[in-house]
Amino acid sequence: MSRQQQQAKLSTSDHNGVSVIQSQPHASSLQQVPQLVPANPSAPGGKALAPSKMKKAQADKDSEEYRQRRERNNLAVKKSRMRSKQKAMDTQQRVNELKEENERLEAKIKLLSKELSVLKDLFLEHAHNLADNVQPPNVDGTSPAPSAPNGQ
Amino acid sequence: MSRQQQQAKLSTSDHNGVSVIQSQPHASSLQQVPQLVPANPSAPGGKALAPSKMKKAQADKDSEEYRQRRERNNLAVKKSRMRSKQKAMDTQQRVNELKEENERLEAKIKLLSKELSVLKDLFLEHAHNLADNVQPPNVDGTSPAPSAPNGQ
DNA sequence: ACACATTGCGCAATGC
DNA sequence: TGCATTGCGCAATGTG
Repeated sequence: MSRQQQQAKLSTSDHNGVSVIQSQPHASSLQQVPQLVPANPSAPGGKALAPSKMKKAQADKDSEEYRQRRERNNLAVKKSRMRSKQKAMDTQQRVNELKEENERLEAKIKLLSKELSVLKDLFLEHAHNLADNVQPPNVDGTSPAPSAPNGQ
Repeated sequence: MSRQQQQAKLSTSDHNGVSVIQSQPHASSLQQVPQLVPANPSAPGGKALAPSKMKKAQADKDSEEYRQRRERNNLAVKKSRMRSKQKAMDTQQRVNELKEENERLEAKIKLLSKELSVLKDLFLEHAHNLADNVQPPNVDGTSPAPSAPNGQ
């Protein structure tokens, strides 16, 4: 009762025709309607084909069945799109998280590298000292000079 | 020229479909009230009902101007959506890249840590040797260093 | 046969 | 004034 008023005369979903046509207005397509198959639930008995022409199309849209399906689909579409958006946001979030983690790792690497280089230096120094000490333990009596007392 | 032929009778975008929504009385879902404004500046007071005022609306949609605008917008929409999708894909790609980089960094950290621990162990060992004895044989691979200054 | 999920598309409102 | 975005419904198609 309601939809009829709304769609009755100015409805007939322009989809098929229009969309396609508009996409290629310059094309020489004289395509026909995709011939919807809205199913006829009105009679459980079955009448399946013989769609004389689009006269029933209207009835289809008025059908309670049809409206019900549309509404359900609209809902599903909404849901799907919501998810899609959510997913996109999550992905973006993930990027941010990964970026942060990367920075942390990078910092850690820097730290470890530094630590390592310090230790290596100590080793080198020690080695030198050993060498120097062994050869000339004491040249003039002074102590070996503790060099490289650096670190944290 | 072409659109009219296509839409002439079976078009009139049911968009007003929106109105369908609004009027959806029974429906238990979707209430929202978009309160559409059919952009019909020429007719004041609105024509919520009155099936006779439908001619102007039709004229509007048949207008060349209108069709032109629609076509432009459809194009823009397409473009925008394409970009949006592309962006989403890029973001996903970014996630993958960051993940990879992350793994690399993690591996590097592992390596550095190991290296560091080895060096530290050496240090400890050396320290022990120093404490326990005077000059241990060879802890770090370097020459034993003659430890007996006892002369001949 | 069937219900929900996805996707492409056009319309209109709104942002800029 | 015009393109860009966005929410929305329709229909085709995918999936179980």
